[in-house]
Amino acid sequence: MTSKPSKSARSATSARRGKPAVAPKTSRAARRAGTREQVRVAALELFSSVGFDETTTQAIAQRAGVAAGTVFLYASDKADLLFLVMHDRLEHAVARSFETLGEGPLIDRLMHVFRGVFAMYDESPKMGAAFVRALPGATGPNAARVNVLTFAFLERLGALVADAQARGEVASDLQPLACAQNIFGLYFMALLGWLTGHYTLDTALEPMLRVSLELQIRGFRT
Amino acid sequence: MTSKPSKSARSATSARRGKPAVAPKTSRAARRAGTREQVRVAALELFSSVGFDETTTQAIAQRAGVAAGTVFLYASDKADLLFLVMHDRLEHAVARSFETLGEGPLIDRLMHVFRGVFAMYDESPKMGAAFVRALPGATGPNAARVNVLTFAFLERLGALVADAQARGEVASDLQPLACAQNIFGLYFMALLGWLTGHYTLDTALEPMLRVSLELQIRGFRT
DNA sequence: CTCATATACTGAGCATACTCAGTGAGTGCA
DNA sequence: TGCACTCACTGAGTATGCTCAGTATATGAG
Repeated sequence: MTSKPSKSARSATSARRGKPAVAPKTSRAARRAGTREQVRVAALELFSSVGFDETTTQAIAQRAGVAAGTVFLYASDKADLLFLVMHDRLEHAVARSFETLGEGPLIDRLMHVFRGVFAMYDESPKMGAAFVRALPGATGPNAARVNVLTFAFLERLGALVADAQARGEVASDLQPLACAQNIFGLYFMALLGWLTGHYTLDTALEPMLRVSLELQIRGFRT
Repeated sequence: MTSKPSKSARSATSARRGKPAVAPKTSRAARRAGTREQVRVAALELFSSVGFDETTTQAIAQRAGVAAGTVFLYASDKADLLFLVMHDRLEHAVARSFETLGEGPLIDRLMHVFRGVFAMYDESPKMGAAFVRALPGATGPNAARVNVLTFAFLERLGALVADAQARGEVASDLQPLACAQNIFGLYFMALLGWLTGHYTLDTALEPMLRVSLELQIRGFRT
C-alpha cells in the first residue's frame, strides 16, 4: 500500500469513540472490542435484512468499515459470524423467558419458555433457518459460545423438571437432566421443522410441539 | 463400467470438441444413467476416503471421467452430491434392518432398527457427519429423494408402534405416527450427538438412545 | 524519553463451487 | 434416407469465502 486513505472512511462513528489519525490513542482492548461490535452489528443488519446466503463477507466488512480480512479475526468463517450475531439474541430471549415464568404444570412452563425462544427466531426466520442449519457440528469460537449457552439452557430445563418432581408431578426416580434432554430434542425437532419450512410458526409451536411434549410427559404405556 | 475407452480417447487425442471417434451408439437414456452412476460412484469413493470438505467437485468430475460442469447436471450443488450418494446406502440399511426384525417389546425392535442404521453411518462416520450437517433444510433433487426416504422410515416406525398397540403394550388412544415422530426426534438427536463428535458410537447408541427411548415409552408421570 | 515487541488490521491473491453459451450426437418425423 | 430438433455434455469464466505476508501502532521495559 502507499498512503493510508482508509482511515477516514471508518470514522463515521468516531464522534462517540474518536479514532482520528492523530490524537486519541484508544487502548488496544477497547479498539478491538469496538471493531468486534461493529462487525457484529453489520452482520446482524445484513443477515436479518438481506439473508445469510445473500450476504457476502465483503459486504459485512464494508458496512463495518473494516477490510475484508478483518471479519475473520472475530469469526473462524462465515457461519461463525452467524453465531456471533445469534449468541446475544439467544441469551437475551432465554433470560426473558425464564424471568417471566409463572407457576403451573410442567407442560405450561415449558411452552412458555419455548414460545419466547420461537418469538426471537420469528423476528428473522431466514436468519434462524441459516442458524439451525449451520449449528450441528459447527466449530469456531462463536459456535463454542453458543454451545455453552445451549448447555445452560438444558440445565435450566432440567431445573423445571426438578421443580415438577418436587411437586409430585414427575416420578421421583427420574433424572431431571435426562428428561431435559428428551424435552430439548423434541423442541429442536419442532424448531427445525418450522425454520426449514415444513411447518408454519403456529402449527410448529402450538399443535405440534405441545403434542410432542405431552406425549413425552405422558409416555406410551397403557 | 464399459465405456472406459471413450474417456481416455477424449482427453488424450486431438479431437478437440469431438466425442469419441468410434460412435458408441448407446441410447441417450442409457448414457445418462451411466454418467449418473459414474458420478455417484466417484463421489462415494472420494467422500468416504478423503472426506466431504476435502473433496473438490473437480476431483469428482475427473474421477468420473466427465467435465467439471457435468456433475451439476445430477446434483444441484455439492451437498446434493452427498445426498445422491447417501440415498442408496440409507435405503439399503433401512430395508435390511426391517427384514431382520424379530418379535419382542417395542424398545428392542426400535433398537434393532436404529442399530442397523447406525452401523451404516459407522462405515464412514466423516461422510455421515457431513450428511446430517447438510440435511436440515436442504433443497435439490437428491435431497428431496432422501426426504421421501425419511418419511417412509417414519411410517415404518409408526407401524412398529401400531404393532405394539395391537399387543397391548402401547395405549390404544395414541396416534402411532405421532409416537413415531417423537421416536424419530430422539433417534435423530442421538445420531447428531454421535456424528458431530459429542459421543462415541457406543455411548450414543446403547446407553444414550436406549435411555431416551425408554424414557419416552415410560413417560414422566408418577 | 527510545526502542523492541506484540498485535490489530490490511487487501491483494488464491482456491473452488457453480454458471452458461456453445457443440455435436441421438431422436423422431417426412 | 434426410433433416430439424432435443438434450447431455463441455470447459473457460465468474463470484466469493478465506489466507497471509506486510504495515502501523499501542504497549512495556530500560
